[in-house]
Amino acid sequence: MLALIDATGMYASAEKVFDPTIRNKPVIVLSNNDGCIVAMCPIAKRLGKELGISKFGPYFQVADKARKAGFVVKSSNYELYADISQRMMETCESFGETHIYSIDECFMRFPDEYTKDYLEELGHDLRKTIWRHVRLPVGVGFGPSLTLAKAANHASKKLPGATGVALIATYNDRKHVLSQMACDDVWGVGRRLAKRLDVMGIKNAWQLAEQPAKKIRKDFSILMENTVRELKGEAYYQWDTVRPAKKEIYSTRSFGKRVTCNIELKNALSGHGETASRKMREQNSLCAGMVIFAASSPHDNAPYFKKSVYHQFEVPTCDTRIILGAISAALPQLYKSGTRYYKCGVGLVDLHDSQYQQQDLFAVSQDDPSLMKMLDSINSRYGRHTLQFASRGIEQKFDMKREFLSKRATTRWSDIPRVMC
DNA sequence: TCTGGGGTCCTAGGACCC
DNA sequence: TCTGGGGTCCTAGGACCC
Repeated sequence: MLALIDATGMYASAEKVFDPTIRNKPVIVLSNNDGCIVAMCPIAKRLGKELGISKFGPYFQVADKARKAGFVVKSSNYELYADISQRMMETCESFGETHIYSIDECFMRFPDEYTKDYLEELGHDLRKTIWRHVRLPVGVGFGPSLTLAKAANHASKKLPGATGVALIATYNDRKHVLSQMACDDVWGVGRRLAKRLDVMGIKNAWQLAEQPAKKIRKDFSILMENTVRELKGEAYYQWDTVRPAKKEIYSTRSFGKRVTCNIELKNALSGHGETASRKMREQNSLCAGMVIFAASSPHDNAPYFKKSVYHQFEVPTCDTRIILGAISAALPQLYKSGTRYYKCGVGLVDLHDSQYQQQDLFAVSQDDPSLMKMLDSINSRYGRHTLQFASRGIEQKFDMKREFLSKRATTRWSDIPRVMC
């Protein structure tokens, strides 16, 4: 039996952990550069529904409304969320085998001998313990496949009479939960696909689960086919304590303010090149191709500009120097004087295992693995920017706009909460 | 004053090669 | 006289997730 434990409105709930004064207020958290709303606590969700404030909407459009309604607004405080997340995951680990899926979700696996009643009790125990240890509200869902565990998790919060714990063990459980679940609430089905399903007469998750998998593959894609199999109770997605290696690694970001200068564009792209290479080395991969792109904003009052360049490496590489060299070479194709750049990024694609052998006998790798290893170990020990490449620029100009940042209560001595006596 | 996230995987289609 | 395949690489964009 598999389970999914996830925090409710993770970022917003995490903001409340060290600040009990906002615990009973509607809290929302903004994305990088304070652009969009990315998290809402349950109180904010309820209130937001009446006011038309919802997740992923641009913040500036609702800022006035939110202020008047007494919303507490926070910028993303990733340092804090990462620590809160770690505490949550550690608590889960004390209950059994875990697989961390994202910052606020973890899958767990329990022996088949556990009875329904016992699992249910265990779920409540998990919730209580996480609240006691971390002050984070979570939902717990059990199911025979990852997708069904997700569905049960959804039911644990959304179904009438929900208690924070739900279980799909029998055919009837499955039917009960899925028939009350919209297609776009199924893991892997978004708004667009749900619309197409609707046209075909498939109105809820139970009807989707009843479709022949082969037919769904023909009408949609292999991903949808997998989803249908999982909904039927076949554990199609494997339990993986080790994350499968990524096939592509991107680093992209919008600028705090528009960029018009080619040096700044180069600095930003180089920074992305560094970040993506570091992540690639973390998973022991080499890349054979790279996508470099830069774009203006589609919302600006000017012709939209977007350009991407594909670079193929002679020999697959994981050496930051080679990657930055290719970025420099691509710059003239990306930079157009007068363009107000809004966003740029680098993607390392066509990733291979580091053992990957090159077919071309005449091309020799220029990588210096020991140099990269040294670089990574120094930066890992002393902080990410201890050693960096000059092409990224000397000043750190691309700091995010974070106007509503809370204290870094877990990562800065000066921000540690004080208890007044 | 100005403001619209970031990451990954998949697929359709065009260009090109033999 | 008229017609014609299959593979690879790249681009662009769709779709999903959190």
